[in-house]
Amino acid sequence: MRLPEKTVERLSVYRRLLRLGRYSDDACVYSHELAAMVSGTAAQVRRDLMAAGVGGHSKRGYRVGDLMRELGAVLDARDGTGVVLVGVGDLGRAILRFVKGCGARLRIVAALDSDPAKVGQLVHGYRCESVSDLEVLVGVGGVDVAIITTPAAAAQEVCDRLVRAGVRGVVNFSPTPIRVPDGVWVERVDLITVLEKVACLVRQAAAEAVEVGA
Amino acid sequence: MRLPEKTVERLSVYRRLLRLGRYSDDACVYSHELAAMVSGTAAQVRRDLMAAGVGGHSKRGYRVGDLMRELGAVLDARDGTGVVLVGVGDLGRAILRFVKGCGARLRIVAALDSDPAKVGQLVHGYRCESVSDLEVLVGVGGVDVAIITTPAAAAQEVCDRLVRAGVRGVVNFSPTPIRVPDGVWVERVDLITVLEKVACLVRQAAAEAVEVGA
DNA sequence: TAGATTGTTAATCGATTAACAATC
DNA sequence: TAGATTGTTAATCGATTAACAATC
Repeated sequence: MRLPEKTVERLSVYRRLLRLGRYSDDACVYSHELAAMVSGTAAQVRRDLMAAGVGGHSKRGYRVGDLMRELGAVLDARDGTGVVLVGVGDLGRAILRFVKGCGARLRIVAALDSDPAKVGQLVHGYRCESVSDLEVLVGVGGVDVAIITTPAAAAQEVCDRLVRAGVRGVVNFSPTPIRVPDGVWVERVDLITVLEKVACLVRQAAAEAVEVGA
Repeated sequence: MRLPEKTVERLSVYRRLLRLGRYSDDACVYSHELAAMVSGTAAQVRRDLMAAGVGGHSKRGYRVGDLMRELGAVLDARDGTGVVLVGVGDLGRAILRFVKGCGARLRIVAALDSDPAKVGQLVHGYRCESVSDLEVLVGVGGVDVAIITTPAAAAQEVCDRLVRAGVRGVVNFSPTPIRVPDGVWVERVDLITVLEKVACLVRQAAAEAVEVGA
């Protein structure tokens, strides 16, 4: 009973929307209501929730309390997930702030940087540590997931060290792809590619509209 | 001859890697070399390049000069793509820096914020303008794409105004989904979801390993 | 020639959508 | 009951991978 990638993504979004909605535990939502919130289909929502093991009621829909409990059981580790962030630039700071505010069960165990001037500073409540202590901090902190927000040049080496230290999941925000051994999950978030993609697809759509119009 | 989404994404990555590699125009690369760089397959690279209209040579591979020219023809607008960014926080600043440094043909036409204290400040070389001038700046700047880095509460309203002003593509970094009319392309980048997803999938993989081992 | 690579088709895989019986 | 919703199966869609003839 392994959940598909895309389903996990959507479960995370459903949960966040329900939190934002401040429903009572006894409130109920219909699959088509959740679908409307994410611009998806009701069938997909029902499928996702079934995969997560949440049952609904033929007439009343899904109970929010049940939803939150089951989504938590699927998405969260019992003691939260230990996370380390490497690279405390603008982007690193932005992510620290997001994680702090989102209510997810993610424990930032350390924020690391190679710049001695940054080490010791407080960033959104987290103390910036030296990247030379990476192995120790990952080891003692029970860290499973790392966030790489370093410049491209440092990304691969930092990643190699993280993996050797025991990290099993990596979110790579650096502008270059990184390689990892089997058994390590990498998710790449490429800001430039997202922008170029949207720009390109918008142009394609516009070009098509002209063709059709002609 | 509309390119698949995923192909466009990878074309953007190939180009960036080739730029980073500082090849001469006459240098050649094989599909399996590009594949290794992105941890993909050679067949997929060939497919992508075929879709982009780049031809290779049975023995020498693909000429970098040809690649760069054709990838540019597919990905770039002739005069660059006008972009506006709304929300000059940590994340907005990070993105402005990325765009500035990446060499993509993206023109930041304006960086907007609702905070009067920020208006007038220079951020990575861009002057921060007031969000109340959104319509004017989008209109005169030839803006096609918008980046939303506002808090969740402001995202939908800002998006509505952008779309009314003529924006056809949106990259939404705010922690909430936004709705747009048909004909507008939205790409959502959800930092929390990416983290929760990696955390969840890593745990699933670990649980499976235990099962198999048992 | 022999060997490696491209271009392209067919097979596979995964995810989404449509449809509908079962339920309340 | 009638009508709306869930749970689930079948059909569709899109993307990836495998395979191989054509080329150099």
